[in-house]
Amino acid sequence: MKPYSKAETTRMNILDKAFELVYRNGYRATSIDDIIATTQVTKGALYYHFKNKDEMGLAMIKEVLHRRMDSDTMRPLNGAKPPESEIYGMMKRLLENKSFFKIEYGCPIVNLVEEMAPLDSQFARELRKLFTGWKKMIVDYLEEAKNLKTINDTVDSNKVAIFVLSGYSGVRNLGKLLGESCYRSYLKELKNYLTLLR
Amino acid sequence: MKPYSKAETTRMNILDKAFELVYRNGYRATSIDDIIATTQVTKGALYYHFKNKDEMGLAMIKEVLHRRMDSDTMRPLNGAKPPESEIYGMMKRLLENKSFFKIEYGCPIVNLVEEMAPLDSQFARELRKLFTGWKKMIVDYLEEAKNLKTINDTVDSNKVAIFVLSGYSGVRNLGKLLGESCYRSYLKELKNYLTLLR
DNA sequence: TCAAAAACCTACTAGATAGTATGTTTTGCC
DNA sequence: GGCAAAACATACTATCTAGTAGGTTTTTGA
Repeated sequence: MKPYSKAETTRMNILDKAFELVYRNGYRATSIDDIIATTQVTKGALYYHFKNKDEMGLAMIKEVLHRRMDSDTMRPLNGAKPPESEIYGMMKRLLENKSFFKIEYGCPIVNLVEEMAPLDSQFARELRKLFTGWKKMIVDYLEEAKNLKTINDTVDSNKVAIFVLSGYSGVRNLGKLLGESCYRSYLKELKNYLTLLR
Repeated sequence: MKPYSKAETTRMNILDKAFELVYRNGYRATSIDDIIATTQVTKGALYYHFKNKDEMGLAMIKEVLHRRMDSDTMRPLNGAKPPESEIYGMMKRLLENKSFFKIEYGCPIVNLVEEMAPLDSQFARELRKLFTGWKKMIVDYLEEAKNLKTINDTVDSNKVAIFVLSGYSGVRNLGKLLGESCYRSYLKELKNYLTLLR
C-alpha cells in the first residue's frame, strides 16, 4: 500500500484532532481556532481542505467515526451462539473499551445524535447511516439465530434491536451522571433480558 | 394564595422562555441575547435577577425542570399492580406526551445531561438529583411489589431501575434519528422485558 | 529543470457573545 | 405623598467566532 501524501496526512490530522475535541466539548462548542491550535495547522490549510466547518464535521463523521465504529463494534455476530454471549459480549466490549471512550464523555455517536440530529439534516443523515448499519448487524444476527433455533422464532428482531440500542445509548448518557457503576448494573440486567429471547 | 409580584413574573418568564430555547438548541447555543429577544425583558433586568448565565441555567433546572418532571412522571406507582402496567404506563405517558415534548428535540433532562454533565459539576449535581429522585420512585415501587408478591423477590430493584432509565434515555436519543416508530418498538419490547420480573 | 497546480500561511473582517457601567422608573411602606 | 430600595433600561466593551483575501511555499509531472 502506498504511503500517505503530506496533504493527506494534514487532512487526517485535522479530522482526528477535531474528533477528539468534538467528543469532549460538542460540535458547536469546538471552534475552528481550537482545532488549528491543537493541530498546529494554519487556518489557510484547514480551509483549503474543507469548504467550511460543517463540511469538515461531516467528513469527520464519515471518516473518523465510521472507522472507529467498524473496528469496535462491527465484528459479525455468530447466530449459533446465544444472545447472552453475542449481543452481551458486544456491549461489554464497547462499554469496557477505555482507550477510545471516556465514561464522562459518553459515546461520540450518541453525543452527536443528541446535539446535531435535530439541527442539521445532513448530520442526521450520516449518523442515521451509522446507526442503521449497526442495527442491521443485530437484526441479521437475530434472524440467523432464529433459523438455527438458537432463539425463539417469535422474537421480533427489529424491536429487539431497537430496544438493545436504546439501552446502549441511554446507559452512555446515565454514565455521565452516575459513573461506571451503572454500566455494570446495565450489563447485568441486559443479560437477564437477553435470556428471554431463548 | 397570594398573586405573583411583577418581579416574580419577570423571573419566571425568563426561566420559562430560556427553558424552551435550551430545550430546542442546547444550553451553550442559547445566548442571553436570544433569551431577552423572546422574553422582551431587557439585559439589565435579566442580570438583575441572575448573577450570570450559569446561575440562570441552574435556576432553570431547579425550578422549571423539576416542576415539569414532577407533574409528568412523579405520580407514585402502585406496588399491587404489575410492572407491565405501572412502569410501562409511566413510560408510555412520557413518550406520548406531545405537548411538552417534541420527538425531534428529545427529552430536556437527557439533553442537558448529555451536554452539561461532563462540563460543569454544578449542572451535574442538579441533574443527578432529578435522576436519582426518579430512580428512587422506581426502586420503591419494585420493593413494594416484591413485598406484595406482585413480582419475583429475586429481582434486583436497583439494576432494573438503571436498566429501565437507560432504555428511556436511549430511546429519546434514537427518536431524534429514527422518528416516532422507534418509540413504539421500544415500548413493545419494554413490556416484554417487564413480564420477566413476575 | 521548470512551470503549473496543489498546499499552505498571515492578517484581516463582520458579526456574535457574556457581561458591565451608569443611568431611570416602579414598588412597597410609613 | 414621599422616599428608599427594588426593578428595570440603554449603551457600551473585550473577546471570540467563522470565514476570506491575497499572498508564499511545496509538490508534481513532462
